[in-house]
Amino acid sequence: MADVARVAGVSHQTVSRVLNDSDLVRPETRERVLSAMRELDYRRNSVARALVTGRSQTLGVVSFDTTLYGPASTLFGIERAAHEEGYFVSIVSVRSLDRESVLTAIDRLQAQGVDGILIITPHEAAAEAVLHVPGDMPVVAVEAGPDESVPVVAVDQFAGAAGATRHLLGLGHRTVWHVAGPPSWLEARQRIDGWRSTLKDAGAPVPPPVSGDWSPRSGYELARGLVGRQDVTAIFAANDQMALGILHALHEAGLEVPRDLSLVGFDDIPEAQYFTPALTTVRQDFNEMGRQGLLLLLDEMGSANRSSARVVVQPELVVRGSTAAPPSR
Amino acid sequence: MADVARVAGVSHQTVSRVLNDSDLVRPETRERVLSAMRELDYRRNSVARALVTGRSQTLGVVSFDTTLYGPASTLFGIERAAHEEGYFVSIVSVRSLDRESVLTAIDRLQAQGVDGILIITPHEAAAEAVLHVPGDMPVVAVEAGPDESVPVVAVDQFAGAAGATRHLLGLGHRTVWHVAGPPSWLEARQRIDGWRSTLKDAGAPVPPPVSGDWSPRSGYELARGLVGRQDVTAIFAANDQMALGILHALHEAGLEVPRDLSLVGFDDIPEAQYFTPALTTVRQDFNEMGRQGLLLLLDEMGSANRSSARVVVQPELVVRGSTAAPPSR
DNA sequence: GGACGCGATGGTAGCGTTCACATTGACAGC
DNA sequence: GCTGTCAATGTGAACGCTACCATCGCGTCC
Repeated sequence: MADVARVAGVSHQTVSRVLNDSDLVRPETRERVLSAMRELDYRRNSVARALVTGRSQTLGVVSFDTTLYGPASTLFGIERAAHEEGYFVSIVSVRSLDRESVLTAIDRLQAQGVDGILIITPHEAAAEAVLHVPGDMPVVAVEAGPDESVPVVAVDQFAGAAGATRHLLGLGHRTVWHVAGPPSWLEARQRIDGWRSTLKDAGAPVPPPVSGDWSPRSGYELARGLVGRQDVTAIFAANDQMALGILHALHEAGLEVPRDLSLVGFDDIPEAQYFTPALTTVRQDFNEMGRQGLLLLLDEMGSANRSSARVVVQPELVVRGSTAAPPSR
Repeated sequence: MADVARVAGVSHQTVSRVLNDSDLVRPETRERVLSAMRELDYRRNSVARALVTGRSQTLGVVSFDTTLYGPASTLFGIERAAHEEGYFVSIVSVRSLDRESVLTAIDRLQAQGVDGILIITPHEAAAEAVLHVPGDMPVVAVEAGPDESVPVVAVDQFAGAAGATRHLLGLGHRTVWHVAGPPSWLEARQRIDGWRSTLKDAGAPVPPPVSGDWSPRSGYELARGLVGRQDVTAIFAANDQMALGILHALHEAGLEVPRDLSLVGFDDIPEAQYFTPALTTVRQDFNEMGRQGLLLLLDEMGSANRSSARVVVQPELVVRGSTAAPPSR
């Protein structure tokens, strides 16, 4: 910077002013400085800047170490939005979802000097950990979170599950079975709630939900326990991957979807449309959620005190080929 | 830091020494300093540290904005390894894969002050862009890259494709058709090479490869152009998602896999095992590749001059239910 | 017993910015 | 013509740390 100042024949302060788009610089001076910068291939040192301003222009993201479709797309949604707003994105992935790991991850990000943190681990441990984040660090929970004291962006899981369940009941199914996610995941619980409550409202019997771990394998194994039963004509799976495992099990058992049994998933991963048959599912706009989370975080950073805003993104039922009326007896 | 020094009754320099694990501190002094730190809840300011040392302990990753399974797992592999080595990870995702975007991304990371960069966009534009990175910035290309002047970590695509092709020929198929990835992707080209060369070596006819865009949709559409042909008994798809689309098209056309037609994918995404039928595919260890890439980068950072090391990770053929002998005529 | 080496510590400068304030010059107003 | 105002620029300090060198005390050696 001193070099640039020398070449342009101005003080370092004027260079700084040009750098920061101050309007207190004469156009011709600005031009002189700019050309000196070009000549010297000067680039502002963002570290020094961060030191003096106290803001690093970097946001931290705590993400679960997984290739689940949801978190990955959310991450990219965040990055894209952050980019547009002039922020860098630093990630820390946690391998296990206990509270300790999440807190350690947050600690790491704080040590790095991030200006704010987004947490996209939709697990109860993460939600709880968020409450322990020091009050001066802006935080937003994405995809799920505790109800109070921390801003949250989430898809309306209840509505999504209710929509899926209603769709199946509307086709004439007497009830709907549910292959749920792990109960320690907030989303899984909310989907159970939406499903159960819809069944109750419709006066339909509520079968016991069975819980998998989101993996195709768990869907496959749980489905094998279900295929023998005459009363199972419709299954609502808590995500598309488990739905895939279920499809596999049904096919092995010689059952045809949707003739013998209807199936609805959740997420709408890119593959869902090409399952055999194409999967009816509930679409979540993960990208948009990442975007909203980022905007909420910037909001919070701007206003100093932690808000408790809650942005809810609506899911959308996508009807494809895996659902139909129940077999007539 | 000054406060800690005061409380511990030492100079700030000694505090710094404790912070940096210098062995020039008497154990009892160290203990005094440490307890002062605890008392004041002191945390080192990594930004100030970065300013004076010139290293930010942060690595940059340029990733393609996609939820393709490969890049996402590689990213996490990198993060995990970086974490272990005491580095932070900052990501920039690029939306389109032209050279300009990749260079801009690299620029952004440099402006942020990263100590090194990993590029996981296995596209020719990215590979070319890497060559334009200033020589003093350590770079590693992951998953693919140019042959010279930049260290590269990659799976042996040629061997993977060759293995898949040999497997199908070994089952008795007269030849193997190939649904390739976009030719602008280095990996796609290498898989074509491996496939073609294996066919030639075996004296089998080489059908013209058709190119998709990695998406299930493209696999589906390309497969519909193939299903009518009597001479197509085996297809090698360049990734699992296209294989899924192909399966869908075959099923629609009333063809049964593997009875009427055998199919092999590439990647071994978690879902592949639960396709109908379970997909024979070529597994790439993306996590390991991320890890190796990071280690290579640290190596390069340590040795000042850019090496041209090339780490090759071997893929593994995973035989499942989508391949069998050709139908007897 | 003085010179020396060495372990432990302290003092000062400087990393590259921005911030707060000082200075300059031009121009308007009376 | 003097003062006040304001735009444009400059000066010095500070951000919180580490690098470098100086200092101090102690034991060892001849």
